[in-house]
Amino acid sequence: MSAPTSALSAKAGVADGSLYTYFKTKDELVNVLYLELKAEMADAIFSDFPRRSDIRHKMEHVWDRFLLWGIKHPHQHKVLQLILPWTGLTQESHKAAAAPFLELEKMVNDAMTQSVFRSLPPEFFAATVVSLAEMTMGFMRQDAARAGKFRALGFDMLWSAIKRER
Amino acid sequence: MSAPTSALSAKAGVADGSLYTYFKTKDELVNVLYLELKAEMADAIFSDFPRRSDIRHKMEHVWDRFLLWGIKHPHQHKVLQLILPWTGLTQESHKAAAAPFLELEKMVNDAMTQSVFRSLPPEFFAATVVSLAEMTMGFMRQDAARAGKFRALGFDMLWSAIKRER
Amino acid sequence: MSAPTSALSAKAGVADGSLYTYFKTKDELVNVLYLELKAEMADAIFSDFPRRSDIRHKMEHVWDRFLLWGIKHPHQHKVLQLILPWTGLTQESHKAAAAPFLELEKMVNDAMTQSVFRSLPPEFFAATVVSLAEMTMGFMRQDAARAGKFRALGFDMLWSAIKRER
Amino acid sequence: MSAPTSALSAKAGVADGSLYTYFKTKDELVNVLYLELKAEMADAIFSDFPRRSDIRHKMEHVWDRFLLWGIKHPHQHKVLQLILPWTGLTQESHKAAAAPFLELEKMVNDAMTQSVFRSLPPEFFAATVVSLAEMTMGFMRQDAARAGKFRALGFDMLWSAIKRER
DNA sequence: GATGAATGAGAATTCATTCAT
DNA sequence: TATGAATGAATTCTCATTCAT
Repeated sequence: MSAPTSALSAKAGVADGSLYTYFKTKDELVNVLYLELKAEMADAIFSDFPRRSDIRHKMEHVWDRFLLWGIKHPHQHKVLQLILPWTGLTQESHKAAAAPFLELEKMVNDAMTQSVFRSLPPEFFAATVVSLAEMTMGFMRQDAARAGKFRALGFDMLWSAIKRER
Repeated sequence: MSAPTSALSAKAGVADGSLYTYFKTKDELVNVLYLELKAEMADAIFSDFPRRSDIRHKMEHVWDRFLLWGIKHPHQHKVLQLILPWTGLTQESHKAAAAPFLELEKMVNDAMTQSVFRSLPPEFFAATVVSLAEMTMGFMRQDAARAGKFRALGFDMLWSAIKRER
Repeated sequence: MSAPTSALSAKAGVADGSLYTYFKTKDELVNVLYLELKAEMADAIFSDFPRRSDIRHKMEHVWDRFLLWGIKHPHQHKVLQLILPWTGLTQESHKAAAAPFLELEKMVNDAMTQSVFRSLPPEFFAATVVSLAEMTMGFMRQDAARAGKFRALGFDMLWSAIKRER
Repeated sequence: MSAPTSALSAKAGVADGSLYTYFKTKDELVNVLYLELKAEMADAIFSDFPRRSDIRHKMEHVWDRFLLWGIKHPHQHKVLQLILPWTGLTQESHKAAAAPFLELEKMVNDAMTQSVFRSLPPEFFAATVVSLAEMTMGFMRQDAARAGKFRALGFDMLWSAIKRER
């Protein structure tokens, strides 16, 4: 894989063998790393969360912060992308990684109940946001000059996709 | 990587060294495989293409056929997913892989000109379709009983995302 | 080794498998090739051999022709150099390769008997000539401008080495 | 080549992968090995070097020690022979390998200036010594009973070849 | 605990040789 | 007989993991 443990220990500033003082296997290390990155991401997204604003502004906040985090931390973001298709990620990790996003899930559920959002399975909703965001990030990175434009376009599409048609 | 050449040759039913009768390196093999899979996918999508129908039906045809192909050929689809992040994919491969989709691109451009679709960079449009489709496929595979539902939901979201608001 | 059979068949203008119509193994092929090259070399050396001249001129003829052949046929010479350390060369090959040089051996023996040459085992004498010649050829090839000088210097040294001291 | 890394690691008594703890590639390993062997050889040659004796004795010392080293360390000598035609030997290695022989070069140059030796390019001189010595060693090894005789004969020829004719 | 040299099971690739045509 | 695609053992190199210090 494109991430030998020797590279990981070097980046972490510890000796090759030391990783195995903290983690039994590389898989365990990757699972933990995954959780950390998701937590960092959640922090970035939910700091200054506009709890008083309407749902559209809340969603836009989430969108903007997510993209911003990905752009400002390209390395972390790439690592996360690299980890995701990893078959060694446990079910527990996936669940634990979802925990910091519970508030978001509740907000979305409410919006569905109030018929502001289209009615969708929560995971399906989340996956939609993530996939459009990842896609948009790719374009922002490739063409920094139009980054703002892509961010806006992406959100417009997302909003149209999820909001309930009148 | 999760695809040693020994596994590839085994799956292809040939000896280890035989791959190198056909391809100079593993990278070349992967590039060729990528093109083949994309071509197969394009075939599946554009057979019976309803050229006389309106744009919505055309898009829905593309959507349905894409998802159907992914579901009917899970192995090929997974391989394609595995190949995509591969850094050894050449620029030529990417271009060649896009060729069979030119008709689609033209259709989309026309729809934008006629203000049926939101105005978007063509690649951004394409990436949106693909990312939502991949995401939807994941759910269809995980929960076959609701596959039809996910397919419909996914398309509704896509259509809302791309069509021009009145 | 730096000479895969596929390269050999390509250079010979036959198909890969055809070599094995003519030779049972690569070793056999190499042994035959060795004999051919040595024979070609002998031809080059003994054409126009000045049988009437004195021993010094005869030796000089051999020296000059050997070096000239090596310089004019760098490819053949290199192949011969490549073959020589080959462990697969049979004793028979070595003997057969020496056959065309019998006349030379006799001449040298006579010169020893007549006390023109230092008394040496014949193979030792031959090896001396060859080793000095190969060495000289290396310099001639590396510095074509001084090739003639090296050839002359080399022969002077050889002559001093082998002739009997007064 | 006749020296797979697996054989090297076996002979060194370490595991296959361990070579790559010390050397980045096989080429690097070979270059280092080359330098070591040349250094060992130089040590053998220049220990007890008779700096007070005349030039003939000095040359004879060099000759004897060189042959003796080759005979006493047939394995090292064979490896050196094997390495020499190797194309992966760097220019730096060649230069570094020549360094321990600087004293010898000076001695030879002086002898040329004082018209004791024939006037020759230094590398040509060195190559002459080496090629005659290697040749002689071959005979000594093949026929141990006459080893002393070959050694003497070889040196006589060398001396005749290099000394200036009166 | 922490280290990093050493390990050895793979991975990609080469090449002498075979065999159906 | 001649072909050349197919073979698989051998080769160089990588990397997750171990263990003596």
